[in-house]
Amino acid sequence: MRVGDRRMLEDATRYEPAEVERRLFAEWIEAGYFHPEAEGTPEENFSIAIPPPNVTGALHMGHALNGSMQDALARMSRMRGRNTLWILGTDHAGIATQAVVEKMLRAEGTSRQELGRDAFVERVWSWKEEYGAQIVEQYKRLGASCDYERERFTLDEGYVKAVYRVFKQLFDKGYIYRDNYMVNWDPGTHSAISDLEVENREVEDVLYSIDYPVEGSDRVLTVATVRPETMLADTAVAVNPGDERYTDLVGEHCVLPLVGRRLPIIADDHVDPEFGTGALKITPGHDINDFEIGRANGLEEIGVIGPDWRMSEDAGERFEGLTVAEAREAVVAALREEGRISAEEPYTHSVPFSHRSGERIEPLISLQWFCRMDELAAPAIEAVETDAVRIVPSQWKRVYLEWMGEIRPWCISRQLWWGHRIPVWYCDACGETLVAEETPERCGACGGELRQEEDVLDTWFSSAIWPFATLGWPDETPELRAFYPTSFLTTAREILFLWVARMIMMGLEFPGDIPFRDVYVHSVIQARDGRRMSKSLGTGVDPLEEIDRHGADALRFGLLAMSSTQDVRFSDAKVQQGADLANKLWNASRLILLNCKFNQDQSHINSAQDQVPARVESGTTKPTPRTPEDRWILSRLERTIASVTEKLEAYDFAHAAQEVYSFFWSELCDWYLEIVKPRLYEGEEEVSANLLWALERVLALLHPMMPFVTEEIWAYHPARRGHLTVHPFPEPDGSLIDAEAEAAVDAGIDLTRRLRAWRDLVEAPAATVLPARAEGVEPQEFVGRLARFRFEDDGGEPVAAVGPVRVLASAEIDAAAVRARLEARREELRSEVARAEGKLGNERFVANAPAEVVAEERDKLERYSAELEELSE
RNA sequence: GGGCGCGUAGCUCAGUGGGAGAGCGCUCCCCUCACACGGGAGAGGUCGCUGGUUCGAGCCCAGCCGCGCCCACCA
Repeated sequence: MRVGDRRMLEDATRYEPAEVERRLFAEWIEAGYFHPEAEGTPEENFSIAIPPPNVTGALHMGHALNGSMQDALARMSRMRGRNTLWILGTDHAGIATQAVVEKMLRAEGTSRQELGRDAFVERVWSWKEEYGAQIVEQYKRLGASCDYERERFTLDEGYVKAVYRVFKQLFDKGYIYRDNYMVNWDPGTHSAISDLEVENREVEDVLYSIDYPVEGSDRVLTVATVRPETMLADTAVAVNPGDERYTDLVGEHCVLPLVGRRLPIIADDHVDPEFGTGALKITPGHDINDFEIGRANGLEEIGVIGPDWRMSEDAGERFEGLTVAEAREAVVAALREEGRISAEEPYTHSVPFSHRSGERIEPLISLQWFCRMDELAAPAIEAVETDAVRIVPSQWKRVYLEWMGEIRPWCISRQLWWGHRIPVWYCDACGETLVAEETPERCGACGGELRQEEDVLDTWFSSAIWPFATLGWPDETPELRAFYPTSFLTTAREILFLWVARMIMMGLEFPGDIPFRDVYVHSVIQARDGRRMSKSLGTGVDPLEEIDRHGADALRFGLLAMSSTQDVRFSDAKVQQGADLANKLWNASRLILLNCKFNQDQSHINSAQDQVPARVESGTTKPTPRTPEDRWILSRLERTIASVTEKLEAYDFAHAAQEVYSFFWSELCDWYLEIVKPRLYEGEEEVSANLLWALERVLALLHPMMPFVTEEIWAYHPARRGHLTVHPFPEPDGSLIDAEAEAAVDAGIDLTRRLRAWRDLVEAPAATVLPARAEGVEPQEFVGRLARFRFEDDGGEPVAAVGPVRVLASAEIDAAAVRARLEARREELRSEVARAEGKLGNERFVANAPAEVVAEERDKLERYSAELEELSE
């Protein structure tokens, strides 16, 4: 069956997303809607740089939420006629990707070491070519309107050029330097990692108390440690300067058991006199805290643990070559033998672990590359302080500023093979170090052979330049001119520092402008049971399965509706709500499109494929509604458009989704369509015009959130001139706002509801039309029809009053039920009257409350009293 | 240790000073010619606890109890 074929509308009572979504996505891509020309200015245009998913990644719920939000904004902006670019690409994800390929190699019985660096990197590339595109295909399933023709990769040629340019310039400015420094060594990946890649976990250890004899005395200093093996690297013992127990010992020495090294006893404020004995062993080589104390006091730095997670030569013959765990046992045994251990107790504390490998971090001093951050941070702080970059919700602004204020040097080197190899060359002949953007031939100083640095850069180093490197920087490309700074970034708060802060710093430093105007920090979707969604816990919900089951529109709607500024549990019900909405849209559209009378030329309906990819105007003309209900629905529609638009612009996706849902379902379907059905079946042109106009505007309004079903329905709309994707987004039209009509119809709806409720209470048969008489003003036509009442001027005795309506006696009504109902209503009214009287009887309320609140209360009292009087016998 | 946030209907969540809401679930009625993934009508909350401010508090303030998250070098 062809698209736009009326038989489809006539026959299909259910909307089936699967076939529709694949077909429409192909049409959009074919038309090139998502591939804008690089024209205009960043102010006029709209652009988003996608948070690049890892090449190893599969679409997870975070991507799906993030993508739904970005796509809603991108599509809205595109429909508004702005030149819109959503930059897509993937991240080479150093550690993750290397780990995946290494795992494959192990399965093949080989290893990266066996292959050698070049062959290994080759191997990762071929893995990337084969599997790396997976996640991009998955974004398409979601309906993401990214520019797939401009896809980037953090290791593609141009990108590497940008990375090297950045490195060189930061080096030349003196920000990047090489130093022996304490780093978080990850024994799992055999690499240094940054502070931000470390997570602390509660662990139960044994706290050993070890006695260090004081030289030339029979006193001992007892120190406590959970890592006895590191005592081999101790170079001091510290006490608090104010601790009177030890004042006389400061300046003296201890003798390190097992080793015999003389340790100076020093005073340092870091030592807490309350903890343990108040004496702290200082191991500058293996503890971050001690490292700093050591540097401050000029202590020797000894390393007894090597990067291979074994004891080094400096640990002494007895322990050299042991693993750290073995060494711990051996050291404890040896100390015990010497009677040096005075206590052992279980001790729970938090310990750093590698976010990547899950291994316990080993603090080590090693030669690494660092980037000083202070100078880069200053303008990035100012940009957020002045709201040049707006962070919403605003509480994250403060979190950002506080962190930036305490920023520390960033360890940017990683001992991996997959990544941007650091663009530094060493000349062994003359000792020269060369930093260059392009591989140099020979040493500039002596002409000798050059050897490139082995380490690669932290993956986040390249991610930090994502918004401009993807646009072609450092070249002055048209893309850069048209789309930088980008407009919007949405992110999870966990990468606010890891990524967002660094992009702001790099953006200001290199292209010289903020990377994006607004940063929206979205909520985290937790598993259904409130735990974190995680693959290893098995708590993840697969977005692709949800798409298979309910359609991409349903998932998108569900995610937007459940999103919030606070974390929320994944809600199947919200996705189902989205699926139901898609189905409702389809069926309401069938009703309208199959029954509307229109005399326009329909020949264009099926010619979507012939349309040029341009903005298309509507063929519908604005109706001039006459009847109150027509004016009512169009007025409500315009209010909804204004409100939903406002919500989307404020990144309040949840309320935007809920509002358009309830307008469409409750007001348009439940009331308006039911009200106008007779007119529609009669083929009245006026109501047709109204409905087609309303349908078109609702579809356009909803398109950014639910692109597929709205586009599909649009294919059948007589006003169609091309795809909805490039149709103008509705602007609220104030001339259609009609408060009077709203009040009139709302009153009719209220009366209808009360009449229906009354019927139900007295258990009147559902199908029977009951006789009634109107007192005063005749109710609107639809009231009787929808509530199933027949209004007549004479007729029988009134048995009940429902508002201005007198229900007349008839065989179907149970007189006892009516009496009970009447009494219940009286009781309700009495309590309302009492409430209002109480309030108004309070002098202070009348004196202090705003006049309109008091007036409203008086009005209620009057109404309820009048009705009560009416009902009194 | 510091910071942020949460505790509202059975469930998941809205609701930043004037009479407690939505979706799902539940009960009753209806297969009425768009839709039973539907329509209609209902039941169901001392808004964590205790004080305070106010004519008026789910909403503001203080304290407490429970639960999350982020940051942090107490061995």
